[in-house]
Amino acid sequence: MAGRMTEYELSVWRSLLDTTDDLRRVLTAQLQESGVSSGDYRVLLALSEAREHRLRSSELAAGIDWERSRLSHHLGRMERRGLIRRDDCATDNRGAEVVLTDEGAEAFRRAGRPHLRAIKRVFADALSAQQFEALDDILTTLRKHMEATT
Amino acid sequence: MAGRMTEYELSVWRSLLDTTDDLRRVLTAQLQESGVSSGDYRVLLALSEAREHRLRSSELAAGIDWERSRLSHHLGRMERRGLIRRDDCATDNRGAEVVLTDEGAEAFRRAGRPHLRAIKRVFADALSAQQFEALDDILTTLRKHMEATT
DNA sequence: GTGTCAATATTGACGTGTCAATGAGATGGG
DNA sequence: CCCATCTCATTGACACGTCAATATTGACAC
Repeated sequence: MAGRMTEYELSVWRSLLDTTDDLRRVLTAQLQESGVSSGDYRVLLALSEAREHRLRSSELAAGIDWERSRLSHHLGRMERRGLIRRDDCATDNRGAEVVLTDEGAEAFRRAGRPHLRAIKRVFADALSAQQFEALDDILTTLRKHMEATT
Repeated sequence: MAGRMTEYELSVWRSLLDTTDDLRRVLTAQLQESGVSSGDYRVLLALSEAREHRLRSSELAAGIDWERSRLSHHLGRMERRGLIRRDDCATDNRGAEVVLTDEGAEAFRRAGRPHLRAIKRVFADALSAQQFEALDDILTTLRKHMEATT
C-alpha cells in the first residue's frame, strides 16, 4: 500500500465526515424535541432491552461501547433528571447497578417512535436496496480492516 | 414512503454511526500526537488555503460549515495557544479577520503528513475502487435527499 | 491474614458543541 | 438625520467527551 491517496479518495473521505455529521445533527435535533439527547437515547435503549431494566455499569459501558468515565458522567446527568437510578450491586461491593426509572422508561417510549420515523425519513427512505447492500458491505469492510490493523 | 423501517435498514444505520464514530476516534487520537485536534486541523487547513492565510471569521465559518459561535469559541482556544491571531477588519468595523500565525502554519505542516497517512491507512487502503464509487454515490444520494426534504 | 495487583466506578480538569442573549456597527426607509 | 432592523462576532451557561488521577474492593499467591 505504498504511495499516497488520490484526490478522489480524500474527497470521498471528507464527504463521509460531512454527511454523517449532518445526519447526526438532524437526528439529535429531532430527539431534542422529545427531551432526550442521542446519548440519553442510547442508554435508555440499552436499559430497556436489559433484564429487569437493570445493568451493571460496566456491562452497560461495554454494550454501547463507551468509556467508563464517559458513562459515569452521563449517568450523573441522567440521574439528576430522574431518568435512571444507581443501586449498589449485591454481588460485588465495588459495582453499581444502573436501573431504568419509570420516568426513564416513559421518556424512552415518548422518544422512540418519532426518532425511528426520523431515521427512516433522512436515511432509509433515501437509499435503494442495492445502496443498502453496498453500504453494509463497505462498513463491514472498514470495520474488519480496522480490527485487522489495530 | 409508508410503513416502517426493516430491521436490516436500522442495523445498517447503527453500523454507519458506530463505524464512522470509530474512524473519527482513531483519527483524532492520531492527530493529537501532533498536538492538534480535528477541529484545529479543519481551521488550519482552511486558513492555509486562504489568500494571505487570512479570512473573515464569517467566511471561515461558512467554509467549514460551523456555527459562528462554535467557531468563536474554538478560535479563542486556538488564539490562546498562538495558532491564529484575530485582526480588526479594515472594511467592516464589526468584523474580525482570522490570520494564521507562523506557529499555526508550522503546526499544520507537522500534522498534515501523518494525518493524511492515517486516513489512507484506516480508510483508503480498506476499500476497492468499486466500493469508493458506491460510497461516493451513496453519500451524494443522502446529501441530495437531505437538501430536498429540509 | 497480608501484600500485591487488577478491576470497578467515580471525580476533576479541561477541551468541545449548542443555544440564547448581547453589544457594536451597518443599512436603508422616512 | 433618525430610527428600526439586520448582520457580525462574541459571551455565558450548560451539556458532552477524554484523560489522568483517585478510592474502594476483589482475587490470589504466599
